[in-house]
Amino acid sequence: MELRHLRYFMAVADAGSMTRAAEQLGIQQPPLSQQIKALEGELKTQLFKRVARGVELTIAGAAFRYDVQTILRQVELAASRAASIAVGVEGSIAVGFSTSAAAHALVPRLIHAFRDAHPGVSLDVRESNAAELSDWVAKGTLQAAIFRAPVSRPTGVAFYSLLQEPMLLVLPVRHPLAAARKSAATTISLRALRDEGFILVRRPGAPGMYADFISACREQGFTPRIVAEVDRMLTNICLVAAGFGISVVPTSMRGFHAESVAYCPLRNSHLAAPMTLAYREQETNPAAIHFIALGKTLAKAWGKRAELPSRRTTKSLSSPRRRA
Amino acid sequence: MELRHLRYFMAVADAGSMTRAAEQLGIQQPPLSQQIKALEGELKTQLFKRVARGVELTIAGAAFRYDVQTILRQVELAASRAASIAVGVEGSIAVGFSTSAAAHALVPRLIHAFRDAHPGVSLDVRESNAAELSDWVAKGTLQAAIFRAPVSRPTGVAFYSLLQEPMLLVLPVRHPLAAARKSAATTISLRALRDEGFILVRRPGAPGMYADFISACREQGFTPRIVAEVDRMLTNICLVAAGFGISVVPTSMRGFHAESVAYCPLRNSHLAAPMTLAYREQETNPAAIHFIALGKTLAKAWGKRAELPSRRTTKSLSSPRRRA
DNA sequence: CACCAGGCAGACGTTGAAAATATGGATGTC
DNA sequence: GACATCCATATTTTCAACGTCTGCCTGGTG
Repeated sequence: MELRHLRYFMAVADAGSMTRAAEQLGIQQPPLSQQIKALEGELKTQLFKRVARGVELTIAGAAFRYDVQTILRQVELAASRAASIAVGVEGSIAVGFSTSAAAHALVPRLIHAFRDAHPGVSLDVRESNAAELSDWVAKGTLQAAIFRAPVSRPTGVAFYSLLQEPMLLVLPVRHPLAAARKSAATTISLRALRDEGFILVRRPGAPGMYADFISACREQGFTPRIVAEVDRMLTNICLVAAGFGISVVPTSMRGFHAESVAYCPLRNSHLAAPMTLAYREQETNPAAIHFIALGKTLAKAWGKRAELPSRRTTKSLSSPRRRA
Repeated sequence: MELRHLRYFMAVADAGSMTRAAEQLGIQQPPLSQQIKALEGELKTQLFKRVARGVELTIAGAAFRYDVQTILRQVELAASRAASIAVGVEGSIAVGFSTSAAAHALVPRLIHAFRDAHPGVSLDVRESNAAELSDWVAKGTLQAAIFRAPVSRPTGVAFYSLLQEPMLLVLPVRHPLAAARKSAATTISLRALRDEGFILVRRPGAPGMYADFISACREQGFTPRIVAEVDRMLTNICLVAAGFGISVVPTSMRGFHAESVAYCPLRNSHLAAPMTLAYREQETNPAAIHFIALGKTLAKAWGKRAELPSRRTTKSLSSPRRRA
């Protein structure tokens, strides 16, 4: 059986006549009769009653007609779906973010922009740490991930630096430096912090941006005293709020516990936190490729925006809609 | 596009190689390559990536493969349905059951009752998991399906809760609690299980009734220790029989491995397993409508029976005959 | 009753597409 | 670097779908 048989069958069933169906199909009547007969032979079932003025569906033919109609529709659907997946209009991808990367306004902006551009693509969003995210990207569980600094380098995974974001000092609100800064609105120099106790985010196997911090202190002639090591940046800020010590975090973390901690710029500091996009070099999923490209594009535009003199916290866009 | 293209496509996708697929199809490799290429040309879509050792499906190809599989199945079904109607059968429906639902005595009872009431209707019975069954119902491959808890909610598919069935504790026969219970014939409280290791059925995307179990434990003041996660309830019981741990299962599962495990009621437990009937809201097939109505009716009668004070295992009816 | 019109089926030659054969090129393996 | 594997291309062959012609059946009409 071939789809041709089914298409011919539908034409005859609709026309009620071999001759007229043949006209509509653009073929002659005898070959159409042949094909219908062949179909009936293969099914071992009479589909049409031959009557004086044309043909009529038998009971079996009527049931078959119903089934064939849905089959032909599904064939159309399958074809168009494959095509739209290939160009990335449809499909599904899973992407992941680390908690601290998700705090950056670029992330909701990216998700929102992607959903606008590709409403047909189902987007699964997850949150984890950089190590697990890299692993998932390498495995293909995720098509893309955004986190701060890479902690491992699985083969086949590309790491693209989206942007660098200045680090801010985090102080308890009651800290003398915070009070001083509030009145004077000045920046604070690293050197002023030589006697403070620091809280750092521990990164097993990846020194990351906190190695930068320690070497920056050394350049200023002191080694920072570390009073606590934590796993996550949010824990970090919690401990500062609790008065355990002080710390530095990426700018976009400002806003957390704003009532109990103060975020202050550092003077003459090159300390920066990266945002890194991870994806498979060999990625073939068109929707994923679009997502990656969109991420890079938005990050470039973001860089331009950040160069403006008066930078304000970017308003988060309307909450992303989820699909069923 | 012809069915030949789809059949060839499936063969190549399954074999992962043009050459081997051609062998299985009984043709040579070049015409197969041609046909695949023609198909890709018509869809304007690459379906396979040509790699060193054969071919691999692209994302679009994988989606297409899924669709084609159901299409080819529907073609078979339409052909056999037309043939069976022609030999005097009034109609035909296909229904599906999950393995654990099929263990419930309602299922053979329903099949038997339907066959009695509609001897002329050809009844095709299949078995699969809840996700696939729901999918098939949505697609129209099945007219009805019965499983435990829904795992997805395709549009146009109605889910009707037939009944709730109490859960039983499953213990290895040599387990101390099983021995105690045998002599005293008492129930066991959840709290007594706080130090046990549990085997749970994992449900991707659907917490289902096992989330209920975990929260019931939490209400009793402990978090169950999970020693294994399995895909199917039968595996579950096998592991209990093997001494891996203990578990809870719907009442109707009792009888499996009765020589090596003991099934005990839980004291003061609201834990219940549902039986869910899925069907298309817009169903037009009269035989299917009768089947659905009969299922609901029987389930209501079943509820009454279950309310009787002394509930015994329901005798399974005579084994269902299968038709071609 | 003869005649005609409409429509399906069979016979037979024609043609186009699918299959077979032969071969080339790319890639990975020993 | 020789070899094996596998897909793609070129060319011929084959077969089935198609077109043409014709016959037969049915129902309507003078």
